[in-house]
Amino acid sequence: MVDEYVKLLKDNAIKVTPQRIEILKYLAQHHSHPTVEHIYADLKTKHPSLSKTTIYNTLETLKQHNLVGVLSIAGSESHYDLHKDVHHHFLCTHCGSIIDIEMTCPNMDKIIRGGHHVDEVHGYFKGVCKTCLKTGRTVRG
Amino acid sequence: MVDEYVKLLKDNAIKVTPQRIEILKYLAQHHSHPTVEHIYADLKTKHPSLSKTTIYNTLETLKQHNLVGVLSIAGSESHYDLHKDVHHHFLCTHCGSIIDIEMTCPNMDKIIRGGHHVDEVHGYFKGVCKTCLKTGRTVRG
DNA sequence: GTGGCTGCAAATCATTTGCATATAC
DNA sequence: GTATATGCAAATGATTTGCAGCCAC
Repeated sequence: MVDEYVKLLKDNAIKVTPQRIEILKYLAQHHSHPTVEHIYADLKTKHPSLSKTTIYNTLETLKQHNLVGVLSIAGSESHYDLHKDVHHHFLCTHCGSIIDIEMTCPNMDKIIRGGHHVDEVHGYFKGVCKTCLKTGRTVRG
Repeated sequence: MVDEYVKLLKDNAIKVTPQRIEILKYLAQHHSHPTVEHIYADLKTKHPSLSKTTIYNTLETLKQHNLVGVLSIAGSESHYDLHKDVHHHFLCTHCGSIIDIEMTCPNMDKIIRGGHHVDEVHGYFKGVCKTCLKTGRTVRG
């Protein structure tokens, strides 16, 4: 199972280290769009020597290889997710969860027609999610 | 000309102060999506006693009354603009300018159909703007 | 008059940087 | 063996907070 991450790193000419494997595995198993703090808190127990600096470094490296995406949708912290396909995000201002939104926008090419070269597209939506509307829960789930 | 801003503040039951008028006027005259730093630097010369705290407070107040929009598109600083109509933004990673994008997305209601309640929509696009593509300029304009 | 506003200084918090040690290849 | 990664501590930079004096109403 670790082989998968080793391969991903090698394919991208990124040196394989235990820390990078752990972080990659964490991202693959948690689709909650974690922050550095989340990753650190969760991995710290099993890997006490892991530092936040390494998490920052690793995420930056993965980002540059287009393996992870960075979200600036909530507050002052960056959220991360494994880059599979392009998708957008909904932030519930009630429970704080970030939900993936699969959506394409056919008008997008207007921008390209406007003459700009587009590298990244981020669709951020904010409101109250379906679950909160129904249950009125206030704790992140 | 100041009357316009006084009216806007009064209409929203916001106390009228010289600082608020100045900041509002600044936003009306500068569509460059300024940061707090930009506003501070530009207004400081004419109004030396103005503090960043007041700019933060004022922008927060205006935001709560839906008079300004906040952008988290570039780096670690927030950018602000007067809230006229809903529009999106393009960040040129070459010259750093933020360009308004007028665009509607007909698929948007998919999210609402998904059951979420949407309050805010932010479309962030990043790439190289038309001008930079043509001239290869590197300085913000 | 009084509650809200201003502005200074200090605090906070995410992120970055410098650097000595450790490790992948 | 060497270039790169790790991790600690200190630095940075945007934003927030505490608070005393001031001003709009």
